[in-house]
Amino acid sequence: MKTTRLKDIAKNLGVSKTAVSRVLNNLPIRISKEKREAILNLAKSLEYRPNLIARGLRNKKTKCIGIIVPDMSTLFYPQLIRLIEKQLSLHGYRAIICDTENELSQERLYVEDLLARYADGMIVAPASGEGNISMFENLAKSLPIILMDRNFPGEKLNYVVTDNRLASRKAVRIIARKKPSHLFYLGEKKRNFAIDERLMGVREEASLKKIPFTGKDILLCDTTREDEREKSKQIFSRKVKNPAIFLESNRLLMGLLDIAYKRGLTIPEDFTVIGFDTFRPELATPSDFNSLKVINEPTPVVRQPVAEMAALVTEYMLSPGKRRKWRIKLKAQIEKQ
Amino acid sequence: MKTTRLKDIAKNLGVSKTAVSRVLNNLPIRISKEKREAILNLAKSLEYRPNLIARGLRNKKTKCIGIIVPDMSTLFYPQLIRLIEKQLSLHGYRAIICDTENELSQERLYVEDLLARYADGMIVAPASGEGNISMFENLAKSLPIILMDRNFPGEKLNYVVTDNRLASRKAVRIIARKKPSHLFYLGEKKRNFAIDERLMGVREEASLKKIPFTGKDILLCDTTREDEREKSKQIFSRKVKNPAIFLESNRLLMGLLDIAYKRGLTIPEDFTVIGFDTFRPELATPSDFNSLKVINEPTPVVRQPVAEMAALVTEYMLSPGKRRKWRIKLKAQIEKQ
DNA sequence: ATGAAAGCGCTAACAC
DNA sequence: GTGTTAGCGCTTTCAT
Repeated sequence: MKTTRLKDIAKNLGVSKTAVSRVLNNLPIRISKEKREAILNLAKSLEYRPNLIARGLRNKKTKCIGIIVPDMSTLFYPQLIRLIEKQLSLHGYRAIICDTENELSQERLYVEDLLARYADGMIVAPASGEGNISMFENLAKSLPIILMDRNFPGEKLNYVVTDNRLASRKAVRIIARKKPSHLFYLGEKKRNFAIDERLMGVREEASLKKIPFTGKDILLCDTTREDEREKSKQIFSRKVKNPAIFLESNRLLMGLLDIAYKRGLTIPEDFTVIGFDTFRPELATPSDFNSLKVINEPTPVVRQPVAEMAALVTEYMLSPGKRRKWRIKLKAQIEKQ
Repeated sequence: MKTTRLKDIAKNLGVSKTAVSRVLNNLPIRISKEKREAILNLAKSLEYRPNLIARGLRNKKTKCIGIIVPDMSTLFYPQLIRLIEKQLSLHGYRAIICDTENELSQERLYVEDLLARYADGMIVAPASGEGNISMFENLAKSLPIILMDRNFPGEKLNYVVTDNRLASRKAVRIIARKKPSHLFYLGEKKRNFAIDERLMGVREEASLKKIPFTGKDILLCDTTREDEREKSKQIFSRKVKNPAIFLESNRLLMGLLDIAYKRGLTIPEDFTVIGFDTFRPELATPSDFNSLKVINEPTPVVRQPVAEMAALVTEYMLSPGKRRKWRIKLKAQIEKQ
């Protein structure tokens, strides 16, 4: 199956490659109507398909955007990716997807490779840690880069994120209505600026609402189920009556519920919970069934504005005047009953 | 930020581009040790990064694989994509992701574009319908193509899928233990071969187990929540006592539970359910809370072997002797309490 | 052992 | 209006 090239059409019609190229690219160059149509027709009948690699080499534009995320196994990022990809594809861009597993080293490799492929830009939810900040800052000088979901301290890079601090404050305000005697914060050991802001918001609002909450009430776990469960145990072992538990991410929910179930504790009778929106895929499959029994009342959830985030990120990426500032914090909704 | 090219290194060292290329690509060409090292060093200090576009143009190999799926908003496909991408990236390949929204026309556009970009292969969970079969069959003659999750009737194309028929039969066998008086099948109007096989399996096993199940008991809905709920209503309106409901995909579960809740029906007291593994992301958020109360007992779930599927698909894609047959049906597990 | 030169398919500057 | 030509950065004969 030989592919047709510009040259073939040109030769076939006795015109120059240039002419063909100009017609096919709809350039505002006047050309005799007959030739134009002949070219168009032949291109169609020969099923001409421009070689995007050649074009890319020539133009230094590939119509490829790299999307870098820390974890595709959540619900949150695929959602984001899907919306972004759809928007990009409408404009002839393809998305190259890169799952860093939240590892800085992998992130660096992906970035390197995207550069080698001359991706036209990168949309990135960066891996936790500060190691790659300057890399991105340098990149941004020569390439459109926009952060999503997770930004960095400082304001050098463009981003679209949830206003995490505000969202957490709202969440604590909601949970405060239950008059908890104590607050616990269950999070991940691996930190990043965005989730630190969650913690900060919790601190602020807990203090405002006079809910007892100190450093000892912050439990950070390794990214393993065992440790998640272990830290959950530690919370309940404190024997605080009627505690509220803030989950930095709902990923942590199932482990917590499991432990609660084993101890015969229920929501809202014995404790309450609020968390950010991503949660375990396995949720509500038979294996988690018992844990679910712990919940006797809908638990509120911080729902991040995924659609807006995706839209704003792609808008930035596709808008010609990309260089302007684009630092956006979106408001989250607290979804409850 | 000028990027270094082969030429720069060559000129700088007074050697030829050829030499540099050969050293940097580790070709088995003998070259004096000093030159080799000089080249390697300079390349490193100049942060030489091969232009993959240029290389692609020359080699007609881009180290890009297209991954085409019908729906990224499920849990199933992102899982698959993530595992595949990780494997591909280990071998220097990047994944271009394409969400067709289960539309044949979009699928065609994506395929066209991937061809124009000289993707080295395509891994595809095809959109429902038979319209693009011959396109893929033709493609497969000149490009490694492998289907995943959904295959086509006939055996012209390579694939890795769940043995859907067998899985459904197993599922019905499980549900038969509950001695249902009747069986219903809740599925989607938009059909494809893979899910037709599910229906076929259900038919066979129902007949074997003598569970009443006829054409009228098959309800197929549009891909809208309203219609999903509508069809669920129709099932309960039949007033069959103790029915079993087979869900072609667990996407359909939440609508069903919602209707059941409103009618005061519960599992296992009033009906039973079994379904394939993907389910609504919203599951178990506050808005679905009431629906969840319908379930008083773990419902069995057909769990597809995602990891194996991903592994086998990439193995095919990356193995040099790709041309051999690769028609694999994997066994699913029924996961129950 | 090393290099010169051609060429992948396209676009754009510069003629005419 | 139309064509000629150069060149994007790389790999690969084919000489030497």
